[in-house]
Amino acid sequence: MAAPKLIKPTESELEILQILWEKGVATVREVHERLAVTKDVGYTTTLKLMQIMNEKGIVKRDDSMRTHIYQAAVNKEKTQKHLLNKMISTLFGGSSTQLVIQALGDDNHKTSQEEIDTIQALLDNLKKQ
Amino acid sequence: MAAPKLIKPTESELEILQILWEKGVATVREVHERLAVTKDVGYTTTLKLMQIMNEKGIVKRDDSMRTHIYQAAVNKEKTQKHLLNKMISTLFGGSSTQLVIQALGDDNHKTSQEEIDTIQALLDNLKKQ
DNA sequence: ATTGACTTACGAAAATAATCGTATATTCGA
DNA sequence: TCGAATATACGATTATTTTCGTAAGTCAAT
Repeated sequence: MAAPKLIKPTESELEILQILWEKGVATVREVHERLAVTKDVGYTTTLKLMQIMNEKGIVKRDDSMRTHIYQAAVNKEKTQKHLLNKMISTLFGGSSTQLVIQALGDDNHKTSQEEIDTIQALLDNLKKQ
Repeated sequence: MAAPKLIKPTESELEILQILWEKGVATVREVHERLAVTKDVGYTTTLKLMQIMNEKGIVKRDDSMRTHIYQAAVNKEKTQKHLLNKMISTLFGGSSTQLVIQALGDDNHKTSQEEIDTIQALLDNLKKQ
């Protein structure tokens, strides 16, 4: 089979990917304005990052117009799963349960009633199999 | 209250931390030989990394003897939690539930009955609060 | 005492990531 | 038409991380 493409976005690239995943498509300015809410960074920095991501194949762009339109070129769930599995094996001794316990048992983070229900439903489903 | 210490080990530092967490204490050579199993890296590289980690306060060492003895200076669970939270925010839009769903709903990984029970008990506990 | 195997210290190169300034082109109102 | 606003391209700098060569000290066996 073909070699699976290595997905290893940097921290900054992940921030951009998140925005693209949510918006579907976006211009550099749109991405940048979103980033600027929580981060103090120049416009050309965002531009450059997205250009690099394009070269790497992490994003695609339509440059048929003056203002380019970007979209993610890597699948969100695949990328999440890939990085999650890496973390599970390198930080949690391969036990996803340990990771889940850490994620849910976080004192700082309040897991809402609704979220708990969602997860319980998921677990019930797993049990039935 | 005092500012909480920022724990941000690099990728290489994490590899070393894992070994120290598991072994409790270790010499540079012991850590290096473990790393060398999966990684092609020079001895002085490992040494330097551990020296830097010592400067950063990530590890402690007993240098009263010629061969220094190292141990982790950061708590394993705290570090896991910290990195997990980072991942939740940069990869799962801040939703730990999404992360849990990905972790549990992994086709490749079989979550055992026992693990499911463990998590359900945890959720029940959360509900009661 | 000499040698060889180990050890740490340390500087600095190499690799990677992030940042931004400047140039240049395009668009759109006034 | 002119100029301000806005766009991309791209080189270059800065910061961070990883890597390793070399020096110098220690130790043990001969």
